[in-house]
Amino acid sequence: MSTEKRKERERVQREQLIITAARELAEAEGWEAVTTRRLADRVEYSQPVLYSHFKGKDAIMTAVALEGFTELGDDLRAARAAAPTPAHALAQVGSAYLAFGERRPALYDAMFRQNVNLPFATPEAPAVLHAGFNELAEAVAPHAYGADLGLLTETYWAALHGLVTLTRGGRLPREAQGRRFALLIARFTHGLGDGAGT
Amino acid sequence: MSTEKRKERERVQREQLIITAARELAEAEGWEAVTTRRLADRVEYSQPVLYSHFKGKDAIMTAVALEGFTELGDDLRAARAAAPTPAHALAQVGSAYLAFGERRPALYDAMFRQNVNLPFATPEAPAVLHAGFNELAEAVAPHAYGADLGLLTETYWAALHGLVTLTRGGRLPREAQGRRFALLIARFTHGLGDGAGT
DNA sequence: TCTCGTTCCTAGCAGCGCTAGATATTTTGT
DNA sequence: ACAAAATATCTAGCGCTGCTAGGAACGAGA
Repeated sequence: MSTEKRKERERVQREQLIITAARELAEAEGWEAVTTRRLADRVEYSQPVLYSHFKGKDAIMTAVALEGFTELGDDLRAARAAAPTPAHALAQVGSAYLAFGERRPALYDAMFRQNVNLPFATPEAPAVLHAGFNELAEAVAPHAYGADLGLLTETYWAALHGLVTLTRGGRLPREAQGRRFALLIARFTHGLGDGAGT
Repeated sequence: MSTEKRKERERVQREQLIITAARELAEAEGWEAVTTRRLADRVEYSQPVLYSHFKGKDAIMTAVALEGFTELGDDLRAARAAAPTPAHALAQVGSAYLAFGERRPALYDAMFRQNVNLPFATPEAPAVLHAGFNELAEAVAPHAYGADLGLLTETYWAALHGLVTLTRGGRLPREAQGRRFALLIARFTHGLGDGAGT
């Protein structure tokens, strides 16, 4: 009986439709504009349908965040691959991270600012999450000099995250971001970095 | 006619009462628990009274944030004063910053995470804000080595901010924060820092 | 074609930030 | 000391939020 398969297929499609609509709405007008009513309207279903797919609005944001992790991971991977030498990857990858934060603010918020109920620093964390972190770690590795690579990567990540969020929140002027990033790279590469701008 | 003076005095007192109540409620249960109704209840006035003091809930959060900036500034000042040498101030002040973020999460959120309508990186920013930043800058100064002090301070600040927010959001395990901080200090002091734990 | 099970929508709940209009209180002028 | 004016404060309500119960419409299988 292929009826059930068709139903399941349609269900998956609709779920993706919801996620995409939420993401587009968030990217266009910010998460505060994403209400269940507007979202339902956009997918041309009534509100309760959302709740047959997701436990609540948070779950929808989590689904969007997961897409974000995949894309960020891709960006970082591409940046590292494009680095002329492994030692330069740190700046390339960091720069890609900052660019992602600026280009996809809503996605970034869903991933790192909301109380998204995902396991993070554990083996149970989704694979895309590990993948992204590993890209960072590979870029950091040539500059670890015996330090714990995981912790050093986390520290570098925190610095990038701080730059993104403080700038986005109007606490730091955007115009000098490139120079701040160059300073950060210099500190993490014992002086050989040039920053590669942002 | 001292009537008006008395009224003005009472008004100021009540305003402070509102701010304190908001702060206590936020620190006890988080900002999402701070509703205008609960807040009005707590100060034993009706809702509209809040709006005769503040333009809206955001303005109340901003007032709380300003108190936070004062306290953080005090903490940083004390930490720097307690440093055995100027070179050690970086770790002391950074450690105090992280401690503040953990001890006063609601205050920290009001200051750095909400869209609080304050001028930040401009001369018009409130004095307490400059004061806090200057404490950081003074601690960073011995390690600038010709780099732009303002930008380097901002970069250090961003790293601290990233550590605070990622840890608070469950993205980084709290237990290793001390070691991450030690790594950060090492990168910003060209190897002479020990981190002073957190 | 009729029944059953699923799918989906209409309508509504409690709570949110915020405000208009009525009420109570205080101050002022006689 | 008392009425009028001015101020302070509250009650009630608006439009919105996330979320859900109950019924209506639909499709599948006999």
